[in-house]
Amino acid sequence: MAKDLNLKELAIKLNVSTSTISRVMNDKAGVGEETRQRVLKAIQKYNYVSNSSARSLKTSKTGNIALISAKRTDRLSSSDHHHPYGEYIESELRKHGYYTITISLKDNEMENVNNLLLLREKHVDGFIINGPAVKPKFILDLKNTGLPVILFGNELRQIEIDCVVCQDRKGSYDITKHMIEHGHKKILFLSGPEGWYTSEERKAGYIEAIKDHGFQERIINMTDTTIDKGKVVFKEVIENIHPDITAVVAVNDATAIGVMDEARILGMKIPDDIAVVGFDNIPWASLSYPPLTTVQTFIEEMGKITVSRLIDLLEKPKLHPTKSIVATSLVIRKSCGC
Amino acid sequence: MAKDLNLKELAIKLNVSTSTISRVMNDKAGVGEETRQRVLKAIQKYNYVSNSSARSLKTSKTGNIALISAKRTDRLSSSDHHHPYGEYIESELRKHGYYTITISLKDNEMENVNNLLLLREKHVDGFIINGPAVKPKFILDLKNTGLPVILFGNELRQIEIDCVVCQDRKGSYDITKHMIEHGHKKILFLSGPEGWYTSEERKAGYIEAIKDHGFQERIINMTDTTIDKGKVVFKEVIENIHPDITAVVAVNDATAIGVMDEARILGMKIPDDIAVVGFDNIPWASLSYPPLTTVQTFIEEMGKITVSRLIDLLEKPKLHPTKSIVATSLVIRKSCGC
DNA sequence: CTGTTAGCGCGTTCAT
DNA sequence: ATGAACGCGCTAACAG
Repeated sequence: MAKDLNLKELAIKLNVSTSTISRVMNDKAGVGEETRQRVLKAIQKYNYVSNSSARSLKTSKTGNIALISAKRTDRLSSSDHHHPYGEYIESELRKHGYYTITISLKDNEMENVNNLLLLREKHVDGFIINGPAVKPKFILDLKNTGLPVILFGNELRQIEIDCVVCQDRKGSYDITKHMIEHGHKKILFLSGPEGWYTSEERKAGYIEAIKDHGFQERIINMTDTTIDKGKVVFKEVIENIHPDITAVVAVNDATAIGVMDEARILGMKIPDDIAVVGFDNIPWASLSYPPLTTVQTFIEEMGKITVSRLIDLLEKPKLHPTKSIVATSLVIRKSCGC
Repeated sequence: MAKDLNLKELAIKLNVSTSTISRVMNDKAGVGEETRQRVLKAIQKYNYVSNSSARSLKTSKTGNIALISAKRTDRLSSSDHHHPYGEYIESELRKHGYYTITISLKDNEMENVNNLLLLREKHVDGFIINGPAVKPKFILDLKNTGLPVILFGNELRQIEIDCVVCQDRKGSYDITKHMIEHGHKKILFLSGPEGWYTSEERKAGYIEAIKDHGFQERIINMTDTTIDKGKVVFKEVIENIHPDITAVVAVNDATAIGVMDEARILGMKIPDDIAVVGFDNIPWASLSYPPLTTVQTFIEEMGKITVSRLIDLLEKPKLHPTKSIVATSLVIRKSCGC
C-alpha cells in the first residue's frame, strides 16, 4: 500500500493548485471538465482522502454524532443492550457520512452538561439521546447549547423537542384491552419510574382501557424496569398488596419476564393462575416460558427516522421541533392465555 | 452560560501568551508557579477546553478508538448486543480520555481495509476488534497500517497480535467433563463456524475431555452461533444424524437456548431426555427454562484489560504482542441435570 | 520563565 | 478556470 499523501503532495504531483483539488473533492463549480477528470482519476489512483482533523478545523464540522444513553446498574433492562437499536442507528448514520460515538452516562455524569467534555471540545455535531432514563434537565441544557438534539424513545414535557417514539399509549391500551377480552377484571399495571415518558404513556394507555370497561386501576411504580425489579416487585405485590390480581400488564418485556420467573418460583401457573404481557417485543420474548405476548416496536424504522431527522437538523439550523410516532402492533403468543 | 472562548482570546484576557496557557493545559514545565495558578484559575473560571480538531491536527492524535464488530444478520447471537461488553469498553476508554466510535461491518465491508474511511481519514488512533466473526484478512490488513489493534474474544493464527480472551479451551473441557460425570457418554458438541477462534478452542476442549474418557466425538459445525441456528441444527441432528445423543455441549449460550427451545417443541424433557449446557453465561442464561448450566466469562474484566493494553500500545509504539487469558468458571444450574 | 513564530492540512476568499 | 494567500485553533521549536 502506497504511503498516504496529503492535499499539497497530490497537487504537486498533478501540477495543479490545492484549491483545484479541494474544489473537485467537494463537488464545487469552477473547474474545467478536463482538469476535473484528471484530478478525479488521480484521487482514485492515489486513494486520496482528506484528513478529518484538518477538515474539521476548517469547517467546524466533526462528522461525529454522540449516541447517549443512561448507564444501568441493574442487569437486564430491555432498553439497552438487548435491543440492537445502536447498531441500526450506527449503520444509518454512517450511510450519511457520520460516525457514532457511543456514550453511556452514570447518574452523576448527568448532573452538569459542562462535564460532557465531548461537547465543550466540539468533538461532535449533534446528539441522539436514547430512552427515558437520561435526565430531562440534562437534555434541556444540552439543547440550549445550540447543537441539534433528538430523542429516541423519549419525549420532554418541558419543551418542544425533536423526538421519535412508538405508539406507547395505544399499544398499552390495546394489550390491556386484550387482557380484558380474556375475561380479566383485576389487572395490575407494573410501571417504570414516575416521570419517565414511556412509563407515563404506557400507564395512561392502561388506565384508559381499564376505565373504558369500568374496572378498577391497580398500579405499582418501580424504580427501574429490569428483570430483577420485576421479580422483586411482583413477589411483594402478589403477597402483600394485590393478592387478588389475575393478570399483569408490564411496562416492558424485561419486567414481564421477571414477573413470570418469579410467578413460577411461587408455584403459579402462567397464564392460568396469572396472565402476563409485556411491551417492546425484544428478541428474547418469543423464547420465554411461556412465550410472551407483547407489543411490537419497530426500532429499526425508528432508528432510520431518527437519523434522517437529525441530518435535516444538521443542515437546516432552525426547523420546528417534530415528534414522530411509529405504529406498534400486538404480538399474540401464549402468556396472555391465547 | 458564557460564550466559549478559544486559546487566543483567553490569552488576551490574561495578558499572557498562548504558549503559556498551552503549557499549563498540558502540564508542561516552564511556567512560573504564580502564572500557572493564575492561568489555572482562569481556565476554571471560563471553563476553557481546547478545541479537539485543532489539537488533533497539531498532535496527530484524534482521541478516538474504533470498536469494530461484525454485523450479524441473524437475531440473537450472544456475542453482540446481549453482552454489555461495549458499555464496559466505552466507559473504560473514556476514563483514559478516549472516545469510542462504534462500527459494525457487514461481510462485504470487510473485503478491503481501504473501504474503512475512518482509517484513511485518520479519524481514530487505534482499533478494538470484537469477536471471532471479523475476517482475519481484514484484521491483518488493518494491523499492517501501523495503528494499534487489539482483539477482544478472538485470536489470529496467522500472526502474533495483541488479544484478550477467556479460557475457552479449559472452560469447554470442564463443562464437557461435568456432563461426563453426570453419566453421559454420547455427547454432541454444537460448534460455530470452522476457523472462528472460539469455535476451534471450545471444540478442542470438548475433544480433549471426550478423549480423556475414551468416548467418541460427535461434532457438528454451524454457520452461525445464534438461537435460531441452534434450533434448526438441533432438529436436523436429533432426527437424522445423531438420534442417540443424550447431551449437548453448545459453543455458546444462544445456541444452547435454541437447542432447549427446539427440544421442548419436539417433546423432549430437559435434562432428562437431553441435557444441554452453554458457554458465556449471558444475562438471560439464568432465566431459560430450565436455567442453563454454562461457563462464565468475565467480560467486564476482559474489557478493562483490553483497554489498558490498548492504551499501552498507543503510548509505546512497539511492544511485543501479548495474549491475555482471563479465567472462566463453571456455573451450575439445572439444564445439566444437577 | 515567557513570548514570538511557524506550521499541522485543509477550505476559501480574492486575484488573475 | 485557476492559483496564491490566508487562517481555522492549537502545539512546539526557537529566541530572548
